[in-house]
Amino acid sequence: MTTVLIVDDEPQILRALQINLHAHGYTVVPAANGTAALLAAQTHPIDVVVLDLGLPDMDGLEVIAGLRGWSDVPIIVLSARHGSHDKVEALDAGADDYVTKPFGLDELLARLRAASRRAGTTTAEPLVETAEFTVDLANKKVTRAGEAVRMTPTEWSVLELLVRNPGRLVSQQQILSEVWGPAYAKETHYLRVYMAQLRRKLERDPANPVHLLTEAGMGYRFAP
Amino acid sequence: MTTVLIVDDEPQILRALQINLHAHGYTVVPAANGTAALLAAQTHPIDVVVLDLGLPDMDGLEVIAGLRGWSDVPIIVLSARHGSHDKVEALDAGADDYVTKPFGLDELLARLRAASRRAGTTTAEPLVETAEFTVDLANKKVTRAGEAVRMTPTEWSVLELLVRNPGRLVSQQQILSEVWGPAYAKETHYLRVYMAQLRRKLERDPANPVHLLTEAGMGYRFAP
DNA sequence: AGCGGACGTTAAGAACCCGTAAAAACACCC
DNA sequence: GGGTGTTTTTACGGGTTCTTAACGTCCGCT
Repeated sequence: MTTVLIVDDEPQILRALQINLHAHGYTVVPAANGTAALLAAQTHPIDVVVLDLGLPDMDGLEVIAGLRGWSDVPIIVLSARHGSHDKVEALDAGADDYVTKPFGLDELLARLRAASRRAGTTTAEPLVETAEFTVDLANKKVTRAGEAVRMTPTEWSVLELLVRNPGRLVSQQQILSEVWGPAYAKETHYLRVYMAQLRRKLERDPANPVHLLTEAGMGYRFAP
Repeated sequence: MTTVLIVDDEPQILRALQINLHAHGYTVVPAANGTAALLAAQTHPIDVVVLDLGLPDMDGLEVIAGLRGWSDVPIIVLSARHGSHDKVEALDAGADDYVTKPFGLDELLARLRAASRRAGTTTAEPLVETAEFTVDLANKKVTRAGEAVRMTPTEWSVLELLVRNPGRLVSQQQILSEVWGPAYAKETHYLRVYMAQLRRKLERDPANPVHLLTEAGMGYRFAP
């Protein structure tokens, strides 16, 4: 099952695409503006993005950049402009394909197939691996020695943040304010509890972690 | 390198932010009033704007409107008011984020990062290298001969400050007030202890440093 | 040479931070 | 409303880091 994120500010088009794509076997996640699109891309496992460049809240190119910051998901751009300049800009920004309005549904379906074929059914997903466990960011799944490891929502949020910044030191305040909210930036205590839980679930020797490292007084670091 | 336009009419705050943000790797363009801000935004390439609403010459909302007329640059608003009405007004006018005074530097830094991330301005932090060791500013990592070198928070703060000003002389007062706080500007003793530790960890011959140099009576200098 | 000031080195106690486990509070689902 | 799973508290032992102090060295000055 392929999931498509559709971003368009015109409700009729959004709805039309939603119905038609669903009829052709796609799961559809709709978004009416750039902010919602970026949010949806982080909360749903998306396989392809269909993006209208004319959005009310932010430039379409910014949406592309925002997605490309962490994901290699294929992006198909829709635009009313015929100019080749816009096309070049969008592709440079990281889009994979470009469709000019008006377009036929057949054309879009063909390009969707092409995009997901190019990406491979299970390849382009961000999958982070270590010697001990693997983290599937798209599907929010963690496996260890072939077995799926259950994560609570908070555990996943912390793990995801660390894994999305491999090798980088993530400060305690950053983790706390991203996971619990800015008001909790001082509750460093929570971190100790959850890091212990994560290590118990993921590390071979929880007392001597290899992948989830502590930098005393500064923060934590994920080592692939 | 990210360039931040700071707009505030209080000279102390302006200066404090200037120093602190510069120490954290931002290029700062200061402006003391709305007119100067709009002018500066047109003459410099700005990546993020930090705007105090209480300005002498014009309403902060007008500054937002003036910027939004031609630019999509992220705007972070500072305000002493806690009322949600002002907040809504500022965000409606086109601001991206809102910080209530008094605020911590950490919070502002986090919001700056978030703003530039949202805008897609991927701040590629530099990797500073010397013949003996390399400092990875983005990942807060120091390596020497392929091996990672552990740094304590204070050690890192001092090292980061020096490395961000390569070849430049950094005065003892500046280091002390940035790392320990303004109240410690006279405790030159701490510096001797920490410079010794840094040299022991990073210099081939700690007694004859090549990269972490002392300028007697003035301060310290990092030589790449 | 002797002296004073600034810097370097080292060590040790105090203060702070981290890991762990288990209990209490809470949320959610039937 | 009871039961399950999750989050938040609480407590404490053990480790790391910060601060302070004492002593050694270098250099310029008288």
